[in-house]
Amino acid sequence: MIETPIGEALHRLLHAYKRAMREAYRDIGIELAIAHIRTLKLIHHFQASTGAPCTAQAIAIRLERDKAQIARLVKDLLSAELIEKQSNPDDGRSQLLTVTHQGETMLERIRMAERRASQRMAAGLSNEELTTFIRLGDTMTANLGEPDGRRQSSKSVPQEKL
Amino acid sequence: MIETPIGEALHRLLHAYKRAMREAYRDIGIELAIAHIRTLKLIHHFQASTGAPCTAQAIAIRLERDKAQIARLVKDLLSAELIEKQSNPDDGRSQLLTVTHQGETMLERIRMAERRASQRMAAGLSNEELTTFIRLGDTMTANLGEPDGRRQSSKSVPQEKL
DNA sequence: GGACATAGTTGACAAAATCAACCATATAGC
DNA sequence: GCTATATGGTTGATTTTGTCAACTATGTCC
Repeated sequence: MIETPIGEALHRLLHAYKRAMREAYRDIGIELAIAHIRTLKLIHHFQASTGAPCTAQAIAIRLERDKAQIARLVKDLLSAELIEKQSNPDDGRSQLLTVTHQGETMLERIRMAERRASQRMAAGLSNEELTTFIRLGDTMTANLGEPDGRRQSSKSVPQEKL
Repeated sequence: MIETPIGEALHRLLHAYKRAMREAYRDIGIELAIAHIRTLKLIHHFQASTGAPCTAQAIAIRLERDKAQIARLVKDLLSAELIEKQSNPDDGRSQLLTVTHQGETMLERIRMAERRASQRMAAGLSNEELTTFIRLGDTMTANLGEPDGRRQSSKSVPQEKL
């Protein structure tokens, strides 16, 4: 048995990471919460990689978050004018999201902060190790994702509490 | 440049992991939140590895959490009678925490749930890969921890917001 | 047209994190 | 011993995140 301190390690890392990022962003004067930044990045990334603009739905799936939460993140980004939405000509229900010029500028700043933070984080690790780390992480995520309970507000079982 | 999807990967994994754990615990009928479980485990682990019972302070440091939060977690565990506290003979301010018999039983059940979940998570990965993963994760955590802002409610700079 | 699925929004609420203030005890310097 | 300051712990207030459920509007299938 491995005694599984994976969870522990994971939690600590994620926490440290969030803190570091928060600091890094703050140092550069970025006033967005991490979730907003992630969303903005994703919209950009989606746009860049698929060519087509992003829908809220796509974000929800990619980020594995409740769509309610996405709606709020998007709303904030819209009101900060970092992204724009336009109705999808192919589907009247959905909105296409695109990063504005301001958004691009923000992304540049974000990248700068991240470069710093990730250099700090990756200190002493080889590129290969980092790649491995990501690969393993993704594999585990996939492993956990597959099996049972389908994501995305799936009529799930009521939460119990202490 | 590595394009750093580390953050992404990390977030998704952590999220998937929490969800999986929640499910696993629920399946076994454990009604504790993840944070409580982590705390209970830590108290036990501390006790086992150092011989001495654990203080709230030690938990806060190890879990890298605000002490206020720890106080609440501990309070819950106490009222669930999974742990007990007794005043520290060496220091009138602090309380020593020990796992009760009930707590031990709970830990057993927790381990069972975890064994399942981590088997699921680790599917297809070698033991070596897992070890590597943890090692890399810990290294990164350490890297992030060291540098600047000392932890633990350190008179920190006011948070900005959107 | 009707039944049903999907995109997105919103309200309500639960859970987690953070901050600041506070009490009691410790410790150090005098 | 007395004072100043640090530390362990608790609590209240507030913010941020995450989750559920209901609802609107549109799309799809038959």
